[in-house]
Amino acid sequence: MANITNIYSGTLADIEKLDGPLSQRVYTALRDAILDMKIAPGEVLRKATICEQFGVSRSPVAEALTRLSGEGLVDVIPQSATRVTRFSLEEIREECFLRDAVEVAAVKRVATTRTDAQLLQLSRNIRLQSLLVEDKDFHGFFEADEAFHAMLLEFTGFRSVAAIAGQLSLQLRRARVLILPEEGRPAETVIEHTAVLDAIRASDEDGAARAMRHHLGQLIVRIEPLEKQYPDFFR
Amino acid sequence: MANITNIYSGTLADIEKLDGPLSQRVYTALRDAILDMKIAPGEVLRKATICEQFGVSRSPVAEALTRLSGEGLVDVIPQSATRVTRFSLEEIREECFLRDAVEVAAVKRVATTRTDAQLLQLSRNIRLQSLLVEDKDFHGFFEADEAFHAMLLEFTGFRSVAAIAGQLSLQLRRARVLILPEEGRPAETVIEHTAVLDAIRASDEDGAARAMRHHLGQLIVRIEPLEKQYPDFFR
DNA sequence: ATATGTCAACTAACATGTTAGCTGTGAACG
DNA sequence: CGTTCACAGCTAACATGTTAGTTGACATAT
Repeated sequence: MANITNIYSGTLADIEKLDGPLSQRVYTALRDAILDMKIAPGEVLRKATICEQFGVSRSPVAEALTRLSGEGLVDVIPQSATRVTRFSLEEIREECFLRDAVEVAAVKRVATTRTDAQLLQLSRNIRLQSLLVEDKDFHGFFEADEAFHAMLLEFTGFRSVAAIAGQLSLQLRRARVLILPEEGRPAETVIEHTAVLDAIRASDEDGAARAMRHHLGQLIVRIEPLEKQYPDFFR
Repeated sequence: MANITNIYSGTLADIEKLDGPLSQRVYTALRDAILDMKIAPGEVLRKATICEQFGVSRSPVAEALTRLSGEGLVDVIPQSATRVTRFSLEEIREECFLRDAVEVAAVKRVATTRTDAQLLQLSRNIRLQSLLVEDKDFHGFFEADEAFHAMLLEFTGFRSVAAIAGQLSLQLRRARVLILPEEGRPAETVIEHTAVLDAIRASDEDGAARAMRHHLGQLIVRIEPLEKQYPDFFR
């Protein structure tokens, strides 16, 4: 590793705008920055620097970093440094496997239990996706995409399964930011989402599973080339 | 809430025996105690008390509790108290859903990729289970049971999928301690495990999936009556 | 020139002092 | 007798002082 480790100097969200305990605000601000790739993988996070930037003491920062470490978003090197975790293709493949397992199971269930109201909500979301793609609003599209998957998980009837499932593909979520601007991919995504919805509408359990599996399978194909494109982000 | 909150006074593991940072040791000791139901659900954990018991200051204890909170093993009531999370059937059903999704996917994969060495390891484990059931060594059986499932997850070829998957069914693991001594259940469990292994040995993907689904389905059936048996442990 | 040992500087980890928010008790009041 | 409101006591949350481990630079020896 020849190059000097760069030190974070970007813009963090203003924690004044959030509420709740300080540690929670610091956690949220850092988490969002990491997930949105505002802080690059491998970048060093210094407690003292973060304290200054937020104007808080070390305790809430320490707690925030502990939580981020638990989620695998930062690597703590004991007594030495804390840095934003680099991607690992091995780890991302694992997350893809888990995500596939969970979301395919979810979509199979939803295909048999879905209500008209849920179908409407899903189709509305997909129409929104189309509009956002036309407008080339990639950030908005990303959010609508996430909402589509979250809806499917919620419609399993398990209230918080979306939250838990979201936690186990955090690296994936982060990597997706990198492939977002890829030419034509958003439009393809909408088509794949539509295929999933059509199968659910037809109560076609296996068709929905196939459509979702195909859709999720596209992700790892797009992510793998990133290792060569952004070697610094991988380990 | 009429009854007085009981205060923990049981035996915790000696953190001297562990190594690594203090916070890590405290975390491990508390986690093990909670998972083994040595500390009852709903019981209050006082920082000051824990500090005395381990002979450490509040910092490592705070960090340990933060991590446990992130895993959902303790509930922190802001500015008030921290208590061991009570069970929620809703939440346990969610964990069953997720566990089923992941382990069924794993077993399907393993059925097509398994090596002779892996088959041997699995069958050895099942024979061990039989012996432990005969000896009525329930604790030993519990560990062998966990090892069986962990092996299947590892044999997917995803090195740490077992660790991640284990994290999302922590409440389940804890509840299983309660149903462990149920008459005849361990013997049934061995039979179900054997069915899974037989299907894997036959490279019968769907059969393995069915066997695993049936096996995991037994769990929620056993857990549901616990709400009446141990009302204090549920919320 | 290279390998190695020493040391200074920096960092997280830990200890402890201080603040603020919740909770239950009891007094004042309707 | 019931309701509300103030206050005391307790807790987690936060701030800050202290310790100890790691790292990398530099000098020294081979």
